[in-house]
Amino acid sequence: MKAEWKKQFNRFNKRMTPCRQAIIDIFEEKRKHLSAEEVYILLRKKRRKVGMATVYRNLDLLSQMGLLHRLNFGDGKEHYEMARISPAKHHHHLVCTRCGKAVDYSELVGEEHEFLNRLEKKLGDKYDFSIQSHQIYFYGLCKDCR
Amino acid sequence: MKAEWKKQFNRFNKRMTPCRQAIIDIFEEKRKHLSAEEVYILLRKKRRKVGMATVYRNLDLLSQMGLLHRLNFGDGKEHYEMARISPAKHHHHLVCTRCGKAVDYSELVGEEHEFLNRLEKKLGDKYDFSIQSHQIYFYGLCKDCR
DNA sequence: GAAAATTTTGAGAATGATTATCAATATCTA
DNA sequence: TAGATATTGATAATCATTCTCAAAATTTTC
Ligand SMILES: [Mn+2]
Ligand SMILES: [Mn+2]
Ligand SMILES: [Zn+2]
Ligand SMILES: [Zn+2]
Repeated sequence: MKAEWKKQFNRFNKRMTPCRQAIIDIFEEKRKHLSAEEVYILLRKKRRKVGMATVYRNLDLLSQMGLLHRLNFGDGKEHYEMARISPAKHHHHLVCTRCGKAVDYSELVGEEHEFLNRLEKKLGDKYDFSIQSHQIYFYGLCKDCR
Repeated sequence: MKAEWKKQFNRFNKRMTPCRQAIIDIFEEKRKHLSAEEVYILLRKKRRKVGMATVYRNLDLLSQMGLLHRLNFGDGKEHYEMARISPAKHHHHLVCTRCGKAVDYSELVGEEHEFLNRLEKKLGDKYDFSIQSHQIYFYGLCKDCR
């Protein structure tokens, strides 16, 4: 995986810095959705001086490079998660509209993915879009908020 | 349709005010995605004094009441569109990650909806969620941004 | 390996969208 | 109509994110 990433950094003419490595490490360790603020706090435990701006810059970069997925759960801030490239562990989200909890699901991904691919092709052709990714969100109330 | 909405307002113990009516009119006339700012500007053409806060409050209320759908296209602000209750004209979105353009699509909605209903039931049971809605976003580059 | 060129970073200010406050108005209820 | 309740507009406040810019780190060139 390290190798894959190095390649990505080269492709983008970007340097793999200690700060960026640390951010990647955090996502590998935590394996969950993190906001910029949360990453910042975790990062400060590893390194003395970190600027909020650097966190935002790097989360943005890593997202553009495809190493992170940027998610919006409707709570006013962006969330990020590791893009599990290999093996491609595809999943989507169930979001509680009251408490904001976001749960991963990967049920029916096989069937889902087949369907979405078909749709993607159709839409790309019809609307002249080169589609690169998709997100599905189910909104509702979790059992604690019902 | 007016009747449906009146009912909704009663259910929520809310009043149908001139301001709210004007906002609904705007969405009926424009029939497209509008940000709070855009609604505010259009609203000022109809009524002298309007506060930004009132616009936000009402967009929020109308969304909770199910008359509007709140959409996030990743450009840092929320967008709203009329929820076409009857006939239920279901659609989702294709979003250009460069220019932010958002295109409606309703291809395969029949098949899609059947599939999503099945998935929704499965997920609701398994994760103990009462699912109320969903959104699908396809991200990519439109023809002008390629 | 040192100097020059390039990239990245941290600190803080600035921005922009959204929310909170609160007194004045409008609407509903009895 | 009086009293209760809901809504509004103006403004300030908040919060996430972006900008600015000089210092530090890294890479490239000689
Ligand atoms: Mn996830
Ligand atoms: Mn739409
Ligand atoms: Zn919840
Ligand atoms: Zn575009």
